[in-house]
Amino acid sequence: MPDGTIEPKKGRKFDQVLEGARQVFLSDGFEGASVDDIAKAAGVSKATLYSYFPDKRFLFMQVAKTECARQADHAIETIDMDAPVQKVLCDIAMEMVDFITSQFGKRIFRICVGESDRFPELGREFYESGPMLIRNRLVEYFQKAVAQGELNITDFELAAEQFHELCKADLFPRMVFNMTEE
Amino acid sequence: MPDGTIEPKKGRKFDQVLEGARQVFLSDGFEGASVDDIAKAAGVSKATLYSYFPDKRFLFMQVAKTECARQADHAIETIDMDAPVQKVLCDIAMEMVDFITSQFGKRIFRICVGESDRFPELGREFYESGPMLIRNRLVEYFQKAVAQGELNITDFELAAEQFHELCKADLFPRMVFNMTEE
DNA sequence: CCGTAAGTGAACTGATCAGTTTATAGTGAA
DNA sequence: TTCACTATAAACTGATCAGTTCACTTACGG
Repeated sequence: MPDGTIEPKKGRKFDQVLEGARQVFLSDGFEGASVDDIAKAAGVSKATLYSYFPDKRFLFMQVAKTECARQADHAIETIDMDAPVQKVLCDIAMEMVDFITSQFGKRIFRICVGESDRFPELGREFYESGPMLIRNRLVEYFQKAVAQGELNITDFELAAEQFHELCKADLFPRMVFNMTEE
Repeated sequence: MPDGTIEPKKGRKFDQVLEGARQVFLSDGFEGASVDDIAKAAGVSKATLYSYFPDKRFLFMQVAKTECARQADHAIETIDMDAPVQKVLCDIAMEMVDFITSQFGKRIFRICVGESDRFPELGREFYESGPMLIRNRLVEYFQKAVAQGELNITDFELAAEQFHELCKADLFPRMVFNMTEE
């Protein structure tokens, strides 16, 4: 082997499959994406794909969780939690708006909402691997700010939810309404 | 004909089809519902169904709009707009929460969100035939209340959106999260 | 250079489903 | 009765798609 990099023990083309799946799922949705298309996009045979992932759902969950965790990490790293309260809250709001309006944010949200009747773990796992991390951060931050006398909050969880909802106020209907261009 | 009721000019079984479609769509979603099932539930042949509606999408839109308008009318009729501000806002909030947590509300929301990529008119028409009516009412009410010095609002549309979003604060994630029983 | 494991492509299975067609039957009015 | 309309059941078309199988090829480590 030319270089000393350790292949993820999963097999040579694991990441390739994941990346192809990401592309196709994000552009066609879950039901809309065909496994043949994914295999083609990944530059991999269908048999190979199925040697890594037991079925389409599992593959999708993997994609959603991976991508979601990435996004959440980015948000958490970006924000300077020691700035003045007003700035911190503003930054968090901006990060949320960015996510909600992003291609990925919109797609994954649609897929999770739309598919979660026939595919209940999906919604849960999606929530846990992304939004919930942010929410927890927000709760922590609120607690710290209250302890320092900078904010006045009694129900931290509710406050975090409300903050999140208010960030969406003007955006959300436009998403369902479908009037904003991609 | 035993009784003198006037059938809607569309044909004898029009409403029957609509009702069957309502049941099946609401319980299986759009993609999940098969036209055969709908015909069966409606007690009608598939050919008859297709003589009323050009295709599955159109049928679904009809169902969604009908049901949505019904719900919105109910909400508007129920609320006494002349009660004290606090009571009116409370009533509206209750009505919103009821809708969001209702079987129908959850289902139709999921379907609209999930399907609106491949089916963009759907989201728009849904929004216009339901949520937008409520929103407009809310804006009207805000304007009246401000004129009477009972509220202080500058951006009425934004206020209406924010009010709506705040009603969902604690509920919404649980819907995606999928932890509340039906 | 040989053996093993990973990968390939293409055909195949079995199933679902939207929408059409056909031959047939009931129904109401003239 | 007869005409026109509405409805029906069932078969059919044409398409899609998840997941499997198989005969074959690469690539790599020892």
